[in-house]
Parts: sequence; C-alpha cells; structure tokens
Amino acid sequence: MRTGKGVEWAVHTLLNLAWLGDGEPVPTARLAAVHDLSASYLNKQLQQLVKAGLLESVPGARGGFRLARPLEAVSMLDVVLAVEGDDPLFRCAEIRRCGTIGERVPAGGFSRPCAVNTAMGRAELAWRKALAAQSLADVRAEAEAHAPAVGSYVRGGFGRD
Amino acid sequence: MRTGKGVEWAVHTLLNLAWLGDGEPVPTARLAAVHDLSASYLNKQLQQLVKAGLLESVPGARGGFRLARPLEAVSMLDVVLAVEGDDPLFRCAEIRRCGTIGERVPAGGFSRPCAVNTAMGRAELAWRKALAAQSLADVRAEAEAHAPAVGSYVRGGFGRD
DNA sequence: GCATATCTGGATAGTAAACATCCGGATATG
DNA sequence: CATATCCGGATGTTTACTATCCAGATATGC
Repeated sequence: MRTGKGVEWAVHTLLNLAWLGDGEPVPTARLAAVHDLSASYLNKQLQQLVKAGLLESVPGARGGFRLARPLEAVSMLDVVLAVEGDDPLFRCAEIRRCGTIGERVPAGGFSRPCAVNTAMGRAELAWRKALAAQSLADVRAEAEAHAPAVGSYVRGGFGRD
Repeated sequence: MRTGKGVEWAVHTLLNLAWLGDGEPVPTARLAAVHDLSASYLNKQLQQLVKAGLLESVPGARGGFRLARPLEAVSMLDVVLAVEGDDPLFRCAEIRRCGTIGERVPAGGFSRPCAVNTAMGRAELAWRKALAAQSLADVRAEAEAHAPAVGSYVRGGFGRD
C-alpha cells in the first residue's frame, strides 16, 4: 500500500513553477525535462491539478501551465487529493455482514457502522489533517533551509526540487 | 491508493478469536467460513500475523490459530504492519536529483533530505500514531457499544465482527 | 490563412501489485 | 496409519498503476 508517483511529480512540478516566478505558462515538455519524466504522463497528472483548481492551463502556442494560486494557499492534502482522488485509504468491504453465520443485514443496509472502518477512518483523518497543515510554501521553505546557497538555483533553466 | 483487504480480514478474525474466548486453536477453514472468505488466502494473512507475534499456530489435527496476546495488547498499527509490511506510504523516488538541469548529486548520494519526502513522512507518522493509539480491545468495545444485545452473539457458531 | 506549438481527452498497451488457488511436505491426533 | 491441519513455494487471475499514442481544439506568429 503506497501512494503513486503522481504525488511526487506534482509537488515538485508545482514548486518548479513557483521558482520560475513569472506568470508565463510553461509547457509540459519543459516541466518534464527538469526531472526526466514522461511528458505525456506528467501531462495527465497536471490535468488533474487543473481540474482541482491548483493550476491554470493555457492552450495554443506559447501555452502551458501556471500556478492558479500562491504556494501558501496550496496544502499537501490539496495535491494528494487532486492526484489520487479522495477515496479512503481503507475501503471497508463489510465482510462482517457477509458471513454464513454472523449477523444478516438485509441488502438494503441500515446497520450500525463497522467499528473497524471507524478506527481506520480516525487514522486517515489524522493523516489528512497532517497533510492539510503543511502548505507547499512550508515545503519550499524547508527545502531552502537545507540549501543555503540560494545563488545555486538555476533560474531560467529551472532549479531543482 | 488504499490498504488491502488483508487488514480488514485480519482485524475481524482477531476479534472473532477473542469472542471465542477459550484457548482452543481454531482452523483456518472455520475462521474463513464466518465471513465467506477464501480459506487459502486467509491462511496466508494469518501466517503473517504469526510471524508478527499476534497469533500462535498449532499444527496437526485439532490445530489452528489462537491469540498470542489479549486484544488490549494489540494495536491497529500492529495489525496493519503485520499484514501490509512496514513500507512507507510515500516512497520518494528522488526525482529531484534525476533532472538534466537541476542539481547533480553523485550516485553515492549524501544530499540533504528531500523536503517532499519529509512532509509526507510527517503525515504518515500522524497516521501511524493514530493507529497505534487504538487497541483491538477499543475496537471491540466500540462495536459492542453499538450492539447492546450481547446475548445475540452466536457463541460456538461465532458472533459477527 | 497557414504552419506551428500546445493542451485535452480517449484508446491502447505494458508493468507491477494485489488477490486467489493449488500442491507437496511437515506435524500432530486418535 | 488415516486424517486434519499448518507451512511455504509455484502458479494463475484480476486490478491498479504507469506510459504511450493519436485525433481534435485552441492559440501564436508570420
């Protein structure tokens, strides 16, 4: 059980766009080149970010993607939900009611909640809260704190992270 | 991204064994029958629980599985780690250093930590703490709180949940 | 208007992981 | 010895993830 690469791709790409600074749209091909990613596939992830309102896309020549909001206004949870969807980490299959012996609940349902599902849900809520508490600006700040040599960022050629 | 069914199977099976009460080992076939699960596959999950020290197995005729410790001493995290392994939810592919443009780190590595990985790791820690804070006894209590009719539990034929 | 560059979305294919079954070997019961 | 069961490896099935490709729409610049 683990998150897909899309999350990593998306966060780094959003940070790259912020580093670039100007509001000029950047095409997928250049964003992909920064980290040697598949342009076609990265594009699919970016489309998800557009749908979620984190990016704006500009079609046509000289088009591309640009941030829809500042990094301060984007949480890690926003990115994860945009890329992975908002399905729960734990999907309760309700096996408790499928038994040949245990409780029989009419197909309609209307039973009390499954305690296992509730417990897993509490943990997922903690995960989401922790993700929501961290903005991309925080992540950028942390990355920079480890890299005091700000001058080493390659502007125009893209920095790293 | 989601947890496998093994977690749900394992938790319900552990609760079933606790409801049974006596220390007699219960064979996989009966445990599987309670929830209409595949006996062969459930057995694989139970083997993981044995390795993790949550269950004891008894080979031979009249053999089966029994709890290795009381529910109070087993956390939801114990079960999740036993079944799913302790790989991180987010696996950092270190794409930040793979770029043709960005930072070049000698293959040896020795760079500062990836801030994206750190942020995701914090969220996972919150998830694990929330799981560790809930014991199977808590889950059982919550299930029973919703089902005041204790007498409805089918002893000998297994209750539900 | 036209050639070019780019996003959009669907179709498709490849790969990895999860899910599930089967079987031979070991162990214990009676 | 016949039976019941756990154990672990081999194998097959299904699902999700990863990745590619192409036709269509849109915008730029000449």
